[in-house]
Amino acid sequence: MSVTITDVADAAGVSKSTVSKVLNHWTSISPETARKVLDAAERLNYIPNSRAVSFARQVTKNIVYLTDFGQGTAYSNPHMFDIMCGVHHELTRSGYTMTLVDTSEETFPGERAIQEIRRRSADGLIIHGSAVNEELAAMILKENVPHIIIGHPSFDNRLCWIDTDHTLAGEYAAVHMADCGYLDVLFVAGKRSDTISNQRLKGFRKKMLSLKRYVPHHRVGYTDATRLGACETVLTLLGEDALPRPQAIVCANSVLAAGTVKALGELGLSVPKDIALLTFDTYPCTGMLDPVLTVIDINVYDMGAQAGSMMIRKLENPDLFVQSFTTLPILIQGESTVPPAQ
Amino acid sequence: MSVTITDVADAAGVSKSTVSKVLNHWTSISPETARKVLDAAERLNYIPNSRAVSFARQVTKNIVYLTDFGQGTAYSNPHMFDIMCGVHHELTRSGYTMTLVDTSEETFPGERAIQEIRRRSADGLIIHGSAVNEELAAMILKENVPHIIIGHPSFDNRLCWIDTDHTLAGEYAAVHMADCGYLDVLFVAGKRSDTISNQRLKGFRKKMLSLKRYVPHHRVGYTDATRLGACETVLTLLGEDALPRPQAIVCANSVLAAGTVKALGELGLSVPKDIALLTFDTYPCTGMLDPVLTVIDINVYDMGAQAGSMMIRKLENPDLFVQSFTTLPILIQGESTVPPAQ
DNA sequence: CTTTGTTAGGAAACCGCTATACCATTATAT
DNA sequence: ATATAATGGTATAGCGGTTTCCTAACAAAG
Repeated sequence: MSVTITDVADAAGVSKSTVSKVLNHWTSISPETARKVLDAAERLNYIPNSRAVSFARQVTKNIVYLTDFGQGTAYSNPHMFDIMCGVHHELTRSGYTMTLVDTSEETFPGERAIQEIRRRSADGLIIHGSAVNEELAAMILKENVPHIIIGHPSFDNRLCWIDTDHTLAGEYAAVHMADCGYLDVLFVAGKRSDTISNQRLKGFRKKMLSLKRYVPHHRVGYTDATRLGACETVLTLLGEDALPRPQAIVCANSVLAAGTVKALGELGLSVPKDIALLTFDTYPCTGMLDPVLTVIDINVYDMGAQAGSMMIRKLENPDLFVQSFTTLPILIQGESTVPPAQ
Repeated sequence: MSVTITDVADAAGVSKSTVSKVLNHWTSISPETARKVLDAAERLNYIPNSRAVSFARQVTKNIVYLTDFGQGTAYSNPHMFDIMCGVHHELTRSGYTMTLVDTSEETFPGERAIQEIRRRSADGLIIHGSAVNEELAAMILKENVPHIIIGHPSFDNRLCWIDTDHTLAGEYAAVHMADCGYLDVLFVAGKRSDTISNQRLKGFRKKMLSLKRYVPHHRVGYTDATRLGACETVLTLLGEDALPRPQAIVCANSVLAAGTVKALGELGLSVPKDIALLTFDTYPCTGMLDPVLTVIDINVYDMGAQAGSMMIRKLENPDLFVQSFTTLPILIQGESTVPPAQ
């Protein structure tokens, strides 16, 4: 059996209360008694039972992290893990505990979430990814649970969230292109208009415009959001005929970039000599392709960490309402664009 | 405040004990009383406080998962997340809870692990990755903690572990090559001999031999375990001169494969027409390269799940001693080798 | 020398739930 | 009819801590 506070008390020849006081508040304790208790605790290798503590104190310092693991989703979304690590690190640092709840097999993640919160008397809820839907939102708001959602939920503006600003990332792309002296740029984006990919396009367009580089209609390639879709689109747009070849391509995400690389290979175009290439998000692949791709990335670990510390601030100050694009994009220079001459 | 068992008891007009019985054992309870209790519980939306329950029952059903997150390591090791998901899923399925402990900032992970186990009165310990070292091993054995290590620890054979058999994966590679009719194969491996990479080489060699395809010394390229190292090695080995070009290359891991792809590109060799390529582990990149690489992979999610269920079996049967290569390699056919004609 | 204040430490209630012991009933066996 | 057993339910003692309240003991003040 493990050693309890009573064992320590007996060993030190004092009462439980005294041990507890020494180990916590230090109110009205003589140095000698403290010594005795500390010695006994040390000797017995006493570790307080955290369940008993949180039970007695009626606080849990526990946060439920709700996400949709899928079945081994790192391949499809390597960000999930990094974000989770960031959250976990920050929570742990402040003495909180994190309980993972996977919603991938839940029909009603909201119900499940509330249930977990209540069951564990958790202090709050951090949600990431596809776990968030209308049902969940309704539950959260109804039960008034302190929460932070990682990723901007579009369907309810009473929710608290943080996210990265994909539009801003798009602007960064425009700036980098302009800096590098690429005036005529093709943007490859997915067809659906409600995607991250298109927020990037929006930002790119806006910034290009303000830089007096209007992006004409024929310099945006809308494609199936697959590698082969992008490949085909690029082959068509840069094929034999018509338009002069752009100086550079911006791909709205890594998958499209992979397809674009394939297409450029087939066209016999060398990157960045014949044509430059910029994309978003560091996937393991972007550093392993030849050439290594230049990307506009975000520090997702940091985003998770921010969500964690935001949660803690919210618990200290329940009225705190958070909706912000906290995480800034960063440029990671690779070999696929020529960096601007200093 | 949240609703307690006393509230339910009051509402149903019975004692706490009765409520507890109805909600758990159902021993000696009349149908009418059960109804009353169930109704009250339903009406009040009662959810038992899990901390109180596990405290009273003196069981935790909690497993500590010890790993080294690093700072956002999915990029360097996308397997970590999948393994963790597998473990989590399996534990959750059996009503266990998983507590994440990150050792990346610990000097003595062993001490930390034991502390966490004791603090949370956890039932067992699952360890993955670089978190495991001699100090940790010593602690585990000393304290006799039920444990499963994911990954074969070489320094102590009293530990319980499961792993995938990299040697076997190497054999699979040999078989696939032989099946495809590639007789003359170059193996690109890292220089250090104690690595996974070299277990794969070992298995490859052994199987090739048994297939009567001796791998001569000059058909193994030992390289720096980096992309550029592999690139250089391959350039040298396939460069202008001397030896006839092999029909195929096996790379001991994805990083080496990326370097090899780069080298082949520079040499103007087309894959798989001029030369075939096979590697290990599905990284996001292997599917995004051109051509999509054929790989020998393992289902790491499944490996995690096995670790989880093994843990549970161990708790039911403390004498269970586990050391086994549970997870089988699988071939994922890509475009970089020509599949064997049926 | 009493009164008051301060300090060190202990007794006991409590957190929410489980589980055992126990007490009425009522049914069954002798 | 009495002994015995089963049934349905309650009272209560923990689980391992924290915390409030209380009591000595001693010091300072009047």
